[in-house]
Amino acid sequence: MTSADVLAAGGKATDTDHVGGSLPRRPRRIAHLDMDAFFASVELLQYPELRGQPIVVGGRNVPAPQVLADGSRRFARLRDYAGRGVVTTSTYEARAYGVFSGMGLMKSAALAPEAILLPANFDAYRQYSRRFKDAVAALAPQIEDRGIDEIYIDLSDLEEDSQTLGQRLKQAVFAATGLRCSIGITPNKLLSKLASDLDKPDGLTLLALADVPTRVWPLPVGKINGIGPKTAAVLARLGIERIGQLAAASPALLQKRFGATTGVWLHEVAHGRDTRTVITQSQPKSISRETTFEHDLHARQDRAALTEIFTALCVRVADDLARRGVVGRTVGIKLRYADFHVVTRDLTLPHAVSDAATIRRAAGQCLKRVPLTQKLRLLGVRVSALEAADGNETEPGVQRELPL
DNA sequence: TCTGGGGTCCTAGGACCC
DNA sequence: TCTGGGGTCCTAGGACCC
Repeated sequence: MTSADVLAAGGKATDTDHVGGSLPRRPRRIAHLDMDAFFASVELLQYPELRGQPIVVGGRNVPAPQVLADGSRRFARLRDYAGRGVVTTSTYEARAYGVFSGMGLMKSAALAPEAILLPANFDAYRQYSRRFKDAVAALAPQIEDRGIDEIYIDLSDLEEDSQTLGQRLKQAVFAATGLRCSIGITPNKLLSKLASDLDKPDGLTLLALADVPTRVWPLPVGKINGIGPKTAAVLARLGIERIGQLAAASPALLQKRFGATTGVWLHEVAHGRDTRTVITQSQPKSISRETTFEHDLHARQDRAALTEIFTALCVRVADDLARRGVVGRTVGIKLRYADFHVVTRDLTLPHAVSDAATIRRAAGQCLKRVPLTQKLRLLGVRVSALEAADGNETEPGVQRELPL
């Protein structure tokens, strides 16, 4: 098996390169577009007087800004926050204090007590997400959704040079939203993702494969999409901290340490090679809802509260399934204990289901298979093995069982 | 009072079938 | 009585990403 075969067959790269085309192909040209500090920037559109200040979005039960008698607004400060919750995003001014996404708010408050704290407004973010994606689609329709604030775009079939295209995309996004973004344009997704991050914010970075030694090899291995903290730590123990060191590492050593698939993948990405295509259509594989409690709950002492939360989660999942027009055959639960240990349990049913009562009963079966001596921090419900609600595989009348 | 929520993909073992 | 493989489905956990 060649490296390319391994990449195409699975592992970190699941899709194949162009195949079966009879026309001569232009070289691939892929863009990665990443909105700059997206949530915080949307908030700044609404509260322009905050521009230039350190701002953090996140938390739970964060009060909305209060309008005073003179029409000015009073904002919550990070130091006023108490409770569980993490930073969803922060402005570059807040990042200067060391406050980044995912950090606990209590810890952030210690670093930047005077920073403005705003509640997340996902409806607004989704609206701006739709706007920027529509603006891009008008210029370049081959788009892969990578979440609310980033996309890949296949520019291979467009005529203009990359510099011009990149500028036009940025201008179109700004005209549609008033927001800045950063774009990388390279021969593949891996390098474009790296490139879009090289000149943030408001950047446009073009990279060729020949630029890999000078522009990519000096970067830490963790910059590669797919190398997280665990893999980076194992590499560090091998004395590998930069992508260039990874490129120079013996493939045999990498495969011995990480297994055949990942070992080959590490070697390939370190050389900037990636054959994944831009996936313009996909259907969801699972739908889930989970919640972290305000305070840890015990299965017996807090049984009533837990039951209520559990049922509500099932109702929300059922609503989500209905909204997306899908049903699912596997129902699962997720528990996080007070000590942060996570367990999951699954139950695959004979038929796909979608109603809250059936999901609730299956999830209840799962819950019985899990130890409940320790206090719980989080409870989640998931439905997977999804199929279309009107699909042939689901018999009408079977998916809608009566509640007990 | 450290540590959210919604996802995808991979691995590995056991059941079960041929 | 002992000896096989392969393939698929299911389950549990974990890494990683936005």
